[in-house]
Amino acid sequence: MIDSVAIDSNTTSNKDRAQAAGPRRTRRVRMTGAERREQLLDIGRTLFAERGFEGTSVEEIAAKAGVSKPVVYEHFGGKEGLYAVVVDREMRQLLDMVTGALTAGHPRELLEQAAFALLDYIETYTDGFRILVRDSPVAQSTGTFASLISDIATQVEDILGLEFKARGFDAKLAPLYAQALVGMVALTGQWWLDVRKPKKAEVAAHLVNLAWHGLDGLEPKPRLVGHRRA
Amino acid sequence: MIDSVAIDSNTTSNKDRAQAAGPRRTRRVRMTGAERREQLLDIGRTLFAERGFEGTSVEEIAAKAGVSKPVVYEHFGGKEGLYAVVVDREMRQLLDMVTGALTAGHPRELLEQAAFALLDYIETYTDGFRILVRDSPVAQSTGTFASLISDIATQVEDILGLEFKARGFDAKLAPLYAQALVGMVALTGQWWLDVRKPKKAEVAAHLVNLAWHGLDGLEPKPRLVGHRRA
DNA sequence: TGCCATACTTACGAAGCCGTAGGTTACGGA
DNA sequence: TCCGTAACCTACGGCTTCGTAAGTATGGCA
Repeated sequence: MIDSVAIDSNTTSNKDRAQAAGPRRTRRVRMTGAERREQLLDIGRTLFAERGFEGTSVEEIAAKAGVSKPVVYEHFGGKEGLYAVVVDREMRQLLDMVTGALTAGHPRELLEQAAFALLDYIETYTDGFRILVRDSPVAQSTGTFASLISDIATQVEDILGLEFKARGFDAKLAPLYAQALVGMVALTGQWWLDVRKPKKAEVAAHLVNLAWHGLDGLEPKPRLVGHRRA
Repeated sequence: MIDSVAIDSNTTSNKDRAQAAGPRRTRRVRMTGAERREQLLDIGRTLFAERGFEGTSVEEIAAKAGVSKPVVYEHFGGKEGLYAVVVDREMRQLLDMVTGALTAGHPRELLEQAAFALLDYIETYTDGFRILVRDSPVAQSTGTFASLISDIATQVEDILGLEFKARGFDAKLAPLYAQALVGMVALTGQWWLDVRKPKKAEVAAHLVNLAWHGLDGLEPKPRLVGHRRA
């Protein structure tokens, strides 16, 4: 069941070599090592996102790339190898974005920026997010979303911890609140992935509204105070 | 690689028939249809929880139950059949508990009760929760946690919707806030599953604290106002 | 005591998938 | 134009797993 044909081109920068009007049938595409590698990563990401790790076969990936299995093994040593690279890149991307958003400012601004960053990631790297949300090969100990989320939550923890101390609250509770905040944004993001109803910035504004004022003191029309760069 | 031996007994109510001191080696256990069925469901739940659907083989389930594969096929028609029953039961359980908690009271009490109910479910039916959190066989359209979460979120939506109208807010935003609240509790629950640090009731109190007052107006020592029944 | 339904087995067939051994083609420089 | 190297292929071996066909034991009941 091969459902897609050779040239799938995402990373096709100089695919022009494969002339559309070759000498009769579609000339075989011969990429450079790096090109093929990137293409396989793209395809792998897509497939892993929609069928999960176990549900995706190496043959399928190869077929969709228009090559045969050994090519995949050549580049990544196997399915797990490819998967690892995909996940690693996505984790880096997400972490960079969120960390970048959590650098400076008043706590409320940080919250805003982080929420926005996460939604931004979800929107831009949807497949990646889907993969991170799913579970990894065998154990889920490390490399899973749970642990990634924890990484992010840890950063939030630090911020909250300071704030708590300043206010005289029990700092030991920071992790709980951090988790709650991250969870709120993450699951809302997942929901938003299907709905796409309010715009990204608006969603972020409402999340901040809820997290900051609580149901008791909700503002009718919340706005993001910070200035978006993107 | 069979790692466990025959009599694993969860649903062992009248297992006494299988005398420990039989005529030489462990006499074979012969259950009634209903008994075996329940046992297989128990074992299936456990295995699915720790290895996921694809990672669990029918043979493994059968082996752990001390029977051979065809028995499983006899009862459930296949792996998917068994899985479906397990998931269905868990969803019912969770939904019942949460729905029961969302029946009457002031919004804030509802929030409290619902949060507590979810944590309660997670604590009592940990394996079930793990299964619901994972993803189902093929598509994730229906039967997944996402959809279950949506079911719950829908109920929260109704409550919020009323409240919003009463306060003159845009009721179209109720889904977003519902999702955020449910997400907050759900992911915190998942985190709590590993940590178990503060007690259930305390976690619930803090979640309510956050959801109700927001970071801005957090109370240092929140308490649940409602009276727990369980 | 002997029958028969029900619980349970052993033994395969077929399929899918991972991973590899060994051979083939094309590109680009000398 | 020739050659080496990088890119790629065909063809298996081996393993796991699903699912089924056909037969065996066991225990209650006439």
